[in-house]
Amino acid sequence: MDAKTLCLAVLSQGDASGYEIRKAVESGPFGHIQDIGYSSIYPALSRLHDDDLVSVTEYAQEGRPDKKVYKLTAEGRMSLLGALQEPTESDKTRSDFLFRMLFADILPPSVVEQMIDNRLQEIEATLARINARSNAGFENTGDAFLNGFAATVQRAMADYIEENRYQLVGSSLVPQRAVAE
Amino acid sequence: MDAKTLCLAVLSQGDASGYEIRKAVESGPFGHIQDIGYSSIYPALSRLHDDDLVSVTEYAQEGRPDKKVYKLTAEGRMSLLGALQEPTESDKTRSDFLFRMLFADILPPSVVEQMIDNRLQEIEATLARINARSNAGFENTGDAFLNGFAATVQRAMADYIEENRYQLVGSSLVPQRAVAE
DNA sequence: TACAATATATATCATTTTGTAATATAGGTC
DNA sequence: GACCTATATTACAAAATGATATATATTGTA
Repeated sequence: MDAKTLCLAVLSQGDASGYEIRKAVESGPFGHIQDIGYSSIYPALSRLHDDDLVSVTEYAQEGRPDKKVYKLTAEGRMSLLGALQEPTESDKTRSDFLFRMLFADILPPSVVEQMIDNRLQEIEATLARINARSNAGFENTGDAFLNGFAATVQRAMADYIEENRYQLVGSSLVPQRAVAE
Repeated sequence: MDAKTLCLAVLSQGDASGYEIRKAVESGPFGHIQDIGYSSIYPALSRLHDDDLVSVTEYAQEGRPDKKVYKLTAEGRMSLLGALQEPTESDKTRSDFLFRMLFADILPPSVVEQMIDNRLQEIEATLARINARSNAGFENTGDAFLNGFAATVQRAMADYIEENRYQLVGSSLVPQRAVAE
Protein backbone atom coordinates (compact mmCIF):
# COMPACT_ATOMS: atom_id res chain seq x y z
CA MET A 1 0.00 0.00 0.00
CA ASP A 2 1.20 3.46 -0.76
CA ALA A 3 1.52 6.12 1.91
CA LYS A 4 -1.70 7.85 0.87
CA THR A 5 -3.81 4.72 1.22
CA LEU A 6 -2.19 3.87 4.51
CA CYS A 7 -3.04 7.33 5.85
CA LEU A 8 -6.62 6.97 4.67
CA ALA A 9 -6.78 3.57 6.36
CA VAL A 10 -5.60 4.91 9.70
CA LEU A 11 -7.89 7.94 9.47
CA SER A 12 -10.84 5.63 8.80
CA GLN A 13 -10.46 4.52 12.43
CA GLY A 14 -10.48 8.05 13.80
CA ASP A 15 -9.14 11.54 13.20
CA ALA A 16 -5.42 11.99 13.71
CA SER A 17 -2.40 14.17 13.13
CA GLY A 18 0.59 13.00 11.11
CA TYR A 19 2.41 12.27 14.32
CA GLU A 20 -0.48 10.18 15.61
CA ILE A 21 -0.74 8.28 12.33
CA ARG A 22 2.86 7.24 12.76
CA LYS A 23 2.24 6.00 16.27
CA ALA A 24 -0.91 4.17 15.20
CA VAL A 25 0.93 2.33 12.45
CA GLU A 26 3.85 1.50 14.70
CA SER A 27 1.87 0.02 17.54
CA GLY A 28 -1.40 -0.96 15.90
CA PRO A 29 -2.37 -3.81 13.60
CA PHE A 30 -0.87 -2.14 10.52
CA GLY A 31 2.54 -2.40 12.11
CA HIS A 32 2.68 -6.11 11.32
CA ILE A 33 2.69 -5.45 7.61
CA GLN A 34 3.59 -1.82 7.08
CA ASP A 35 6.21 0.68 7.95
CA ILE A 36 6.01 4.42 7.51
CA GLY A 37 8.03 7.45 8.48
CA TYR A 38 7.17 11.11 8.82
CA SER A 39 8.87 11.93 5.57
CA SER A 40 6.28 9.81 3.81
CA ILE A 41 3.29 10.76 5.92
CA TYR A 42 3.41 14.55 5.72
CA PRO A 43 3.70 14.80 1.94
CA ALA A 44 0.98 12.14 1.62
CA LEU A 45 -1.37 14.14 3.86
CA SER A 46 -0.72 17.27 1.80
CA ARG A 47 -1.64 15.51 -1.38
CA LEU A 48 -4.72 13.97 0.20
CA HIS A 49 -5.77 17.43 1.29
CA ASP A 50 -5.20 18.81 -2.22
CA ASP A 51 -7.52 16.10 -3.52
CA ASP A 52 -10.16 16.79 -0.82
CA LEU A 53 -9.89 13.29 0.56
CA VAL A 54 -9.16 14.69 4.02
CA SER A 55 -9.97 17.94 5.83
CA VAL A 56 -7.75 19.66 8.38
CA THR A 57 -8.23 21.51 11.64
CA GLU A 58 -5.27 23.31 13.17
CA TYR A 59 -4.80 23.54 16.89
CA ALA A 60 -2.37 26.11 18.23
CA GLN A 61 0.10 24.73 20.74
CA GLU A 62 2.81 26.11 22.93
CA GLY A 63 6.37 24.93 22.50
CA ARG A 64 5.47 22.73 19.52
CA PRO A 65 4.32 23.30 15.99
CA ASP A 66 0.57 23.65 15.61
CA LYS A 67 -1.11 20.29 15.59
CA LYS A 68 -2.97 19.59 12.38
CA VAL A 69 -5.70 17.04 12.87
CA TYR A 70 -6.85 15.34 9.70
CA LYS A 71 -10.27 13.88 9.11
CA LEU A 72 -11.56 11.67 6.30
CA THR A 73 -14.07 13.31 3.99
CA ALA A 74 -16.90 11.32 2.39
CA GLU A 75 -14.81 11.33 -0.76
CA GLY A 76 -11.84 10.00 1.18
CA ARG A 77 -13.90 7.18 2.59
CA MET A 78 -15.03 6.19 -0.90
CA SER A 79 -11.49 6.38 -2.17
CA LEU A 80 -10.29 4.01 0.56
CA LEU A 81 -13.07 1.54 -0.18
CA GLY A 82 -12.08 1.67 -3.83
CA ALA A 83 -8.41 1.14 -3.09
CA LEU A 84 -9.24 -1.91 -0.97
CA GLN A 85 -10.86 -3.58 -3.93
CA GLU A 86 -8.09 -2.97 -6.41
CA PRO A 87 -5.92 -5.95 -7.34
CA THR A 88 -3.48 -6.90 -4.62
CA GLU A 89 0.25 -7.04 -5.14
CA SER A 90 1.90 -10.24 -4.02
CA ASP A 91 3.30 -10.38 -0.50
CA LYS A 92 6.92 -9.49 0.03
CA THR A 93 9.40 -10.27 2.74
CA ARG A 94 12.71 -8.52 3.11
CA SER A 95 15.17 -10.07 5.44
CA ASP A 96 18.66 -8.81 6.07
CA PHE A 97 19.11 -11.81 8.30
CA LEU A 98 18.32 -14.41 5.64
CA PHE A 99 20.38 -12.47 3.14
CA ARG A 100 23.39 -12.87 5.40
CA MET A 101 22.63 -16.52 5.97
CA LEU A 102 23.09 -17.08 2.24
CA PHE A 103 26.73 -16.22 2.89
CA ALA A 104 27.10 -18.29 6.05
CA ASP A 105 29.87 -20.26 4.30
CA ILE A 106 32.15 -17.27 4.03
CA LEU A 107 31.34 -15.52 7.31
CA PRO A 108 33.14 -16.23 10.58
CA PRO A 109 31.21 -18.87 12.57
CA SER A 110 30.99 -16.67 15.63
CA VAL A 111 29.44 -13.91 13.56
CA VAL A 112 26.86 -16.31 12.15
CA GLU A 113 26.08 -17.60 15.64
CA GLN A 114 25.60 -14.07 16.86
CA MET A 115 23.30 -13.17 13.99
CA ILE A 116 21.15 -16.22 14.64
CA ASP A 117 20.89 -15.47 18.34
CA ASN A 118 19.99 -11.87 17.64
CA ARG A 119 17.32 -12.86 15.18
CA LEU A 120 15.79 -15.34 17.61
CA GLN A 121 15.69 -12.66 20.27
CA GLU A 122 13.99 -10.26 17.91
CA ILE A 123 11.38 -12.86 17.11
CA GLU A 124 10.72 -13.48 20.78
CA ALA A 125 10.34 -9.75 21.35
CA THR A 126 7.90 -9.56 18.46
CA LEU A 127 5.93 -12.47 19.87
CA ALA A 128 5.76 -10.73 23.23
CA ARG A 129 4.32 -7.64 21.58
CA ILE A 130 1.82 -9.76 19.68
CA ASN A 131 0.67 -11.44 22.85
CA ALA A 132 0.36 -8.11 24.61
CA ARG A 133 -1.87 -6.89 21.81
CA SER A 134 -3.92 -10.03 22.03
CA ASN A 135 -4.53 -9.50 25.75
CA ALA A 136 -5.58 -5.91 25.12
CA GLY A 137 -8.43 -7.08 22.89
CA PHE A 138 -9.12 -6.48 19.23
CA GLU A 139 -10.87 -3.76 17.33
CA ASN A 140 -12.43 -6.05 14.76
CA THR A 141 -12.22 -9.50 13.22
CA GLY A 142 -9.47 -8.55 10.81
CA ASP A 143 -7.33 -7.35 13.68
CA ALA A 144 -7.74 -10.66 15.53
CA PHE A 145 -7.04 -12.62 12.35
CA LEU A 146 -3.89 -10.67 11.61
CA ASN A 147 -2.61 -10.97 15.16
CA GLY A 148 -3.04 -14.72 15.07
CA PHE A 149 -1.44 -14.84 11.66
CA ALA A 150 1.59 -12.90 12.83
CA ALA A 151 1.97 -15.09 15.91
CA THR A 152 1.80 -18.28 13.85
CA VAL A 153 4.33 -17.10 11.31
CA GLN A 154 6.80 -15.78 13.88
CA ARG A 155 6.60 -19.04 15.80
CA ALA A 156 7.18 -21.06 12.63
CA MET A 157 10.23 -18.94 11.85
CA ALA A 158 11.75 -19.35 15.30
CA ASP A 159 11.15 -23.10 15.27
CA TYR A 160 12.73 -23.50 11.86
CA ILE A 161 15.78 -21.47 12.80
CA GLU A 162 16.27 -23.38 16.03
CA GLU A 163 15.96 -26.75 14.32
CA ASN A 164 18.22 -25.93 11.39
CA ARG A 165 20.84 -23.55 12.68
CA TYR A 166 23.38 -26.34 13.02
CA GLN A 167 23.43 -26.64 9.22
CA LEU A 168 24.65 -23.09 8.89
CA VAL A 169 27.10 -22.97 11.71
CA GLY A 170 28.39 -26.45 10.99
CA SER A 171 29.16 -25.41 7.45
CA SER A 172 31.10 -22.36 8.49
CA LEU A 173 32.99 -24.16 11.26
CA VAL A 174 34.53 -26.61 8.81
CA PRO A 175 36.45 -24.72 6.12
CA GLN A 176 35.66 -26.09 2.69
CA ARG A 177 39.26 -26.63 1.79
CA ALA A 178 39.71 -28.97 4.73
CA VAL A 179 36.79 -31.01 3.47
CA ALA A 180 38.20 -31.21 -0.05
CA GLU A 181 41.60 -32.43 1.06
CA MET B 1 19.81 -4.61 1.46
CA ASP B 2 20.29 -1.78 -0.95
CA ALA B 3 20.57 -2.25 -4.68
CA LYS B 4 24.33 -1.88 -4.70
CA THR B 5 24.91 -4.61 -2.13
CA LEU B 6 22.44 -6.90 -3.86
CA CYS B 7 24.33 -6.46 -7.13
CA LEU B 8 27.62 -7.20 -5.41
CA ALA B 9 26.05 -10.30 -3.86
CA VAL B 10 24.86 -11.65 -7.20
CA LEU B 11 28.17 -10.85 -8.87
CA SER B 12 30.00 -12.73 -6.13
CA GLN B 13 28.49 -15.88 -7.60
CA GLY B 14 29.67 -15.12 -11.11
CA ASP B 15 30.00 -12.32 -13.65
CA ALA B 16 26.76 -10.99 -15.07
CA SER B 17 25.07 -8.19 -16.96
CA GLY B 18 22.33 -6.06 -15.44
CA TYR B 19 19.77 -8.11 -17.24
CA GLU B 20 21.23 -11.33 -15.90
CA ILE B 21 21.34 -9.95 -12.37
CA ARG B 22 17.64 -9.35 -12.58
CA LYS B 23 16.99 -12.91 -13.70
CA ALA B 24 19.28 -14.32 -11.04
CA VAL B 25 17.44 -12.45 -8.29
CA GLU B 26 14.04 -13.39 -9.67
CA SER B 27 14.64 -17.10 -9.91
CA GLY B 28 17.50 -17.69 -7.49
CA PRO B 29 17.67 -17.79 -3.69
CA PHE B 30 17.62 -14.00 -3.35
CA GLY B 31 14.14 -13.97 -4.84
CA HIS B 32 12.69 -15.23 -1.54
CA ILE B 33 13.71 -12.09 0.26
CA GLN B 34 14.47 -9.44 -2.33
CA ASP B 35 12.95 -7.75 -5.29
CA ILE B 36 14.73 -5.59 -7.78
CA GLY B 37 13.96 -3.93 -11.09
CA TYR B 38 16.16 -2.67 -13.91
CA SER B 39 15.64 0.89 -12.82
CA SER B 40 17.45 0.06 -9.60
CA ILE B 41 20.07 -2.24 -11.05
CA TYR B 42 21.54 -0.08 -13.79
CA PRO B 43 22.15 3.03 -11.69
CA ALA B 44 23.56 0.81 -8.94
CA LEU B 45 26.02 -0.78 -11.37
CA SER B 46 27.09 2.64 -12.59
CA ARG B 47 27.85 3.78 -9.09
CA LEU B 48 29.66 0.54 -8.28
CA HIS B 49 31.77 1.10 -11.37
CA ASP B 50 32.52 4.68 -10.36
CA ASP B 51 33.77 3.33 -7.04
CA ASP B 52 35.85 0.60 -8.71
CA LEU B 53 33.93 -2.15 -6.96
CA VAL B 54 33.15 -3.75 -10.32
CA SER B 55 34.81 -3.79 -13.73
CA VAL B 56 33.02 -3.93 -17.08
CA THR B 57 33.56 -5.66 -20.39
CA GLU B 58 31.34 -4.70 -23.32
CA TYR B 59 30.27 -7.21 -25.90
CA ALA B 60 28.88 -5.92 -29.18
CA GLN B 61 25.60 -7.52 -30.17
CA GLU B 62 23.29 -7.31 -33.15
CA GLY B 63 19.74 -6.15 -32.72
CA ARG B 64 20.24 -5.43 -29.01
CA PRO B 65 22.22 -2.94 -27.00
CA ASP B 66 25.77 -3.99 -26.27
CA LYS B 67 25.92 -6.38 -23.39
CA LYS B 68 27.94 -5.08 -20.48
CA VAL B 69 29.22 -7.86 -18.30
CA TYR B 70 30.20 -6.79 -14.82
CA LYS B 71 32.79 -8.48 -12.65
CA LEU B 72 33.61 -8.01 -8.99
CA THR B 73 36.97 -6.42 -8.28
CA ALA B 74 39.00 -7.37 -5.21
CA GLU B 75 37.78 -4.12 -3.68
CA GLY B 76 34.20 -5.08 -4.48
CA ARG B 77 34.63 -8.43 -2.80
CA MET B 78 35.94 -6.75 0.34
CA SER B 79 33.11 -4.27 0.26
CA LEU B 80 30.54 -7.08 0.12
CA LEU B 81 32.18 -8.91 2.99
CA GLY B 82 32.08 -5.68 4.98
CA ALA B 83 28.43 -5.03 4.18
CA LEU B 84 27.51 -8.54 5.33
CA GLN B 85 28.88 -7.80 8.76
CA GLU B 86 27.16 -4.49 9.28
CA PRO B 87 24.21 -4.46 11.67
CA THR B 88 21.07 -6.03 10.20
CA GLU B 89 17.82 -4.21 9.85
CA SER B 90 14.83 -6.04 11.26
CA ASP B 91 12.83 -8.21 8.89
CA LYS B 92 9.85 -6.70 7.15
CA THR B 93 6.76 -8.16 5.56
CA ARG B 94 4.44 -6.21 3.34
CA SER B 95 1.14 -7.78 2.57
CA ASP B 96 -1.59 -6.18 0.53
CA PHE B 97 -3.66 -9.24 1.31
CA LEU B 98 -3.46 -8.87 5.10
CA PHE B 99 -4.01 -5.15 4.78
CA ARG B 100 -7.31 -5.85 3.07
CA MET B 101 -8.23 -8.47 5.64
CA LEU B 102 -8.10 -5.76 8.29
CA PHE B 103 -11.13 -4.34 6.50
CA ALA B 104 -12.93 -7.64 6.03
CA ASP B 105 -15.85 -6.24 8.07
CA ILE B 106 -16.64 -3.59 5.52
CA LEU B 107 -15.88 -5.47 2.31
CA PRO B 108 -18.44 -7.58 0.47
CA PRO B 109 -18.16 -11.23 1.60
CA SER B 110 -17.72 -12.50 -1.93
CA VAL B 111 -14.80 -10.15 -2.43
CA VAL B 112 -13.16 -11.35 0.79
CA GLU B 113 -13.70 -14.97 -0.26
CA GLN B 114 -12.09 -14.26 -3.59
CA MET B 115 -9.08 -12.55 -2.03
CA ILE B 116 -8.53 -15.49 0.31
CA ASP B 117 -8.75 -18.02 -2.52
CA ASN B 118 -6.35 -15.98 -4.62
CA ARG B 119 -3.89 -15.72 -1.80
CA LEU B 120 -4.01 -19.45 -1.14
CA GLN B 121 -3.37 -20.13 -4.80
CA GLU B 122 -0.41 -17.78 -4.81
CA ILE B 123 1.05 -19.57 -1.81
CA GLU B 124 0.64 -22.95 -3.50
CA ALA B 125 2.36 -21.58 -6.59
CA THR B 126 5.21 -20.29 -4.45
CA LEU B 127 5.50 -23.65 -2.73
CA ALA B 128 5.67 -25.38 -6.10
CA ARG B 129 8.55 -23.11 -7.11
CA ILE B 130 10.31 -23.77 -3.83
CA ASN B 131 10.02 -27.52 -4.30
CA ALA B 132 11.29 -27.26 -7.85
CA ARG B 133 14.33 -25.40 -6.59
CA SER B 134 14.85 -28.01 -3.91
CA ASN B 135 14.86 -30.81 -6.51
CA ALA B 136 17.37 -28.90 -8.62
CA GLY B 137 19.91 -28.96 -5.78
CA PHE B 138 21.49 -26.15 -3.82
CA GLU B 139 24.53 -24.01 -4.35
CA ASN B 140 25.53 -23.87 -0.71
CA THR B 141 24.26 -24.40 2.82
CA GLY B 142 22.67 -20.98 3.04
CA ASP B 143 20.66 -21.67 -0.07
CA ALA B 144 19.32 -24.94 1.36
CA PHE B 145 18.55 -23.27 4.68
CA LEU B 146 16.67 -20.43 3.01
CA ASN B 147 14.69 -22.76 0.78
CA GLY B 148 13.58 -24.79 3.76
CA PHE B 149 12.79 -21.62 5.65
CA ALA B 150 10.63 -20.30 2.85
CA ALA B 151 8.79 -23.60 2.51
CA THR B 152 8.07 -23.75 6.23
CA VAL B 153 6.80 -20.20 6.42
CA GLN B 154 4.62 -20.46 3.33
CA ARG B 155 3.09 -23.68 4.62
CA ALA B 156 2.40 -22.09 8.01
CA MET B 157 0.67 -19.17 6.28
CA ALA B 158 -1.53 -21.38 4.14
CA ASP B 159 -2.51 -23.53 7.11
CA TYR B 160 -3.40 -20.52 9.23
CA ILE B 161 -5.49 -18.96 6.49
CA GLU B 162 -7.35 -22.19 5.82
CA GLU B 163 -8.07 -22.77 9.50
CA ASN B 164 -9.19 -19.22 10.26
CA ARG B 165 -10.81 -17.90 7.10
CA TYR B 166 -14.27 -18.59 8.51
CA GLN B 167 -13.67 -15.85 11.10
CA LEU B 168 -13.28 -13.26 8.39
CA VAL B 169 -15.97 -14.37 6.05
CA GLY B 170 -18.34 -15.22 8.85
CA SER B 171 -17.95 -11.73 10.20
CA SER B 172 -18.76 -10.08 6.94
CA LEU B 173 -21.64 -12.44 6.17
CA VAL B 174 -23.41 -11.82 9.46
CA PRO B 175 -23.93 -8.12 10.14
CA GLN B 176 -22.75 -7.30 13.65
CA ARG B 177 -26.11 -6.02 14.69
CA ALA B 178 -27.68 -9.40 14.02
CA VAL B 179 -25.19 -11.03 16.37
CA ALA B 180 -25.91 -8.52 19.12
CA GLU B 181 -29.66 -9.11 19.03
C1' DT C 1 19.42 18.17 41.76
C1' DA C 2 21.46 18.02 37.42
C1' DC C 3 21.56 15.67 33.08
C1' DA C 4 19.90 12.75 29.69
C1' DA C 5 16.48 10.63 27.27
C1' DT C 6 11.92 10.39 25.56
C1' DA C 7 7.64 12.29 23.84
C1' DT C 8 5.35 15.83 21.26
C1' DA C 9 4.88 17.92 16.36
C1' DT C 10 6.06 19.28 11.70
C1' DA C 11 9.11 20.50 7.81
C1' DT C 12 12.65 19.88 4.40
C1' DC C 13 16.34 18.13 1.60
C1' DA C 14 19.29 14.86 -0.70
C1' DT C 15 19.45 10.24 -1.96
C1' DT C 16 17.27 5.91 -3.37
C1' DT C 17 13.88 3.23 -5.16
C1' DT C 18 10.00 2.33 -8.09
C1' DG C 19 7.07 2.35 -12.15
C1' DT C 20 6.65 3.22 -16.82
C1' DA C 21 7.88 3.79 -21.34
C1' DA C 22 11.13 3.95 -25.26
C1' DT C 23 14.13 1.36 -28.34
C1' DA C 24 15.29 -2.74 -31.36
C1' DT C 25 15.15 -7.61 -32.95
C1' DA C 26 14.75 -12.70 -32.85
C1' DG C 27 11.87 -16.58 -32.03
C1' DG C 28 7.77 -19.04 -30.77
C1' DT C 29 2.52 -19.32 -30.50
C1' DC C 30 -2.33 -18.82 -32.11
C1' DG D 1 0.16 -12.03 -39.88
C1' DA D 2 -0.50 -10.58 -35.12
C1' DC D 3 0.99 -11.10 -30.68
C1' DC D 4 3.78 -12.47 -26.83
C1' DT D 5 8.19 -13.53 -24.73
C1' DA D 6 13.10 -13.10 -24.38
C1' DT D 7 17.16 -10.29 -24.91
C1' DA D 8 19.43 -5.67 -23.23
C1' DT D 9 19.89 -0.97 -21.78
C1' DT D 10 18.47 3.87 -20.93
C1' DA D 11 15.81 7.79 -19.20
C1' DC D 12 12.52 10.20 -16.53
C1' DA D 13 8.91 11.33 -13.29
C1' DA D 14 6.99 10.04 -8.98
C1' DA D 15 7.32 8.13 -4.58
C1' DA D 16 9.68 6.53 -0.46
C1' DT D 17 13.50 6.82 2.77
C1' DG D 18 16.95 8.63 5.96
C1' DA D 19 18.77 12.34 8.15
C1' DT D 20 18.63 16.74 10.08
C1' DA D 21 16.49 20.97 12.05
C1' DT D 22 13.55 23.13 15.41
C1' DA D 23 11.56 23.75 20.18
C1' DT D 24 9.83 22.34 24.69
C1' DA D 25 7.67 19.49 28.40
C1' DT D 26 8.00 15.42 30.85
C1' DT D 27 10.00 11.38 32.61
C1' DG D 28 13.82 8.66 34.19
C1' DT D 29 18.36 8.10 36.04
C1' DA D 30 22.66 8.91 38.47
